[in-house]
Amino acid sequence: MLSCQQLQFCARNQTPSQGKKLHAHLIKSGLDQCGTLPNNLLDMYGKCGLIQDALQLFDEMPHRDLISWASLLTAHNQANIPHRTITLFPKMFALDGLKADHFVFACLVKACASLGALKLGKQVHAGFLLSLFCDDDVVKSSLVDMYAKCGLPDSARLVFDSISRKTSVSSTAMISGYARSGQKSEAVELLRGMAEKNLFSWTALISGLVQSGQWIDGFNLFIEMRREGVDIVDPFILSSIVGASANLAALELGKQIHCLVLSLGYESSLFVSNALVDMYAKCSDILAAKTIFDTICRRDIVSWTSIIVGMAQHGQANESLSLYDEMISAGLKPNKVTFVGLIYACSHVGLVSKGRYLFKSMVEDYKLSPSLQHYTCLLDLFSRSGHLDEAENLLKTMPFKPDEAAWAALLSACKRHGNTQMGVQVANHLLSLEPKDPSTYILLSNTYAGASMWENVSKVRKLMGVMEFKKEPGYSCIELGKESLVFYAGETYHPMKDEIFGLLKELDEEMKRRGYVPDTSLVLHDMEQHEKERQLFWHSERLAVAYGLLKTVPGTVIRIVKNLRVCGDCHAVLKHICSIVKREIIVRDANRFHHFVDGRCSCRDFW
DNA sequence: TTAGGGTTAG
Repeated sequence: MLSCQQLQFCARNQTPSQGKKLHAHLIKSGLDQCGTLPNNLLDMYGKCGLIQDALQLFDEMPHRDLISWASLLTAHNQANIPHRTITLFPKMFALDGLKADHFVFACLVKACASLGALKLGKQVHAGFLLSLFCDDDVVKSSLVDMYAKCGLPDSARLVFDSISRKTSVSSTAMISGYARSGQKSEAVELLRGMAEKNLFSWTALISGLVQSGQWIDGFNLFIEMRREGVDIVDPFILSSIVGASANLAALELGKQIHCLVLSLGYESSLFVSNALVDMYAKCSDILAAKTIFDTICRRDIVSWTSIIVGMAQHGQANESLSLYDEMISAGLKPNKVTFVGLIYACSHVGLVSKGRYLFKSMVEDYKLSPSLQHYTCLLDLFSRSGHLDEAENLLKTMPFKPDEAAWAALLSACKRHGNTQMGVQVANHLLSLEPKDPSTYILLSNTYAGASMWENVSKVRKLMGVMEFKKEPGYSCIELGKESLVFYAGETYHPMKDEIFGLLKELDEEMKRRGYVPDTSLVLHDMEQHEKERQLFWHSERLAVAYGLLKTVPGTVIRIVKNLRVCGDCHAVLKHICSIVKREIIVRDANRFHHFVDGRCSCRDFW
């Protein structure tokens, strides 16, 4: 006969077969004759993720106590079905006349935290305060986590302050709450005050900062953690820090972290390799992303979605769509994110019916309800391919209120496909929405100019003047080995200014010989023509490209990261430059990737 | 028996 210790061994090693034998034996000899063993067995089933076996045993038990119920509820939390934990709980009183103890409270709070169910969580909190267990620190600790996960760090703090003996667990939950809601200094202060900082607390801090977009802070703290000599004994923090390099589009940094992953031996962690696929795609090295993807043994939906979306963003739509077919053949079920990538891919190559089919398939075959992003992608698909009536119809009938970007996409399509009448209607509507994006104003001005509506043109131009003050300064970043350089728009003061100017001038002359005419309609200022051209000449992406051409080995790819969208004139210029210098130039702008090769761009001039 | 940290879109 197995002992309680042996069952614990089964649970720890995820080897339930011995336990199952015991189950059979217990049924034979009568479950009421076995003391606490049925509860131990229940616990083991839960820890091994065998929820059906746990439920079966539970139903067979003639005497169920608080421990049986706590074990069963915990098993549901562990099996990642917290909604079942919640629905099961009322049966505790209904079937066995039992009320929640501190173990059950902790379990319910955890379920609410996983579900992000704040209202329910507050009810459980109230029940806990009115119970005999209202001083229990473990339940309080789980409440801190619940409020933190629901985005209420102040509520979490109130509970945290009421804990009499704070542990690293409660502090970590609080740190995570602060960091995820962007309260860096509070999170850091708490971590520094901890008697025993461990990998968990560092991970909570750094991952939280990365999630709230404070990537550089996340990196600096990671460096501090390494300096303190904290052992990285599991890969959690690595997937976060890989994610930070992805968001910074910092390829060299990402490569260094990849090396660290390899040296620590975590390359086979699925979370880490998925993050690496995304990182290489976001850092514009889609080939490296595909290489990592190919080495993953057990790909999950995140691995497939990352590469599908990556390929789509890099303009490799057909590759993206065939990866989807492969994924379905491999037996995986797509999720909402997968479909964003797929419809995006279709819009890149004008596969209208395929995109329509995928949208329908998402709803009908996979029962996924489309979000605003799915509608935006579909709208983009219709607009790009000139199905303007369908685009307008979608915009008016979709169950979301279309935003400025959605209306602007339609307007841009009207202009591109020469539909002035619809263009003016859309422009009038867009203007009434008081748009925020400067490029919307350019679009509006051009539309009214195309329709000879000069009064409206001057009205838009006036508004543009006001907008100019609010515009975020444009900059482009280029990485060359360990050096990373940022160029702002306007004349540069870089020590290599003269060389940069000389090269751009030379390229400008060659471009003009090839038929390039500067498109000054994109310059917002009211100034002379030659001054407008001068403005364009000093756009940050051109400075960065010129610097890249001067400093890199011929034949290598030039990678630029830009904070704003590439302007139409620079887009035309970069197409010329890549063909003149015979180099591939990859620009990641605020919206998408542009691969400039042989005088063409992967975005097919629509962005 | 109960509590803390990780990946994918825009």
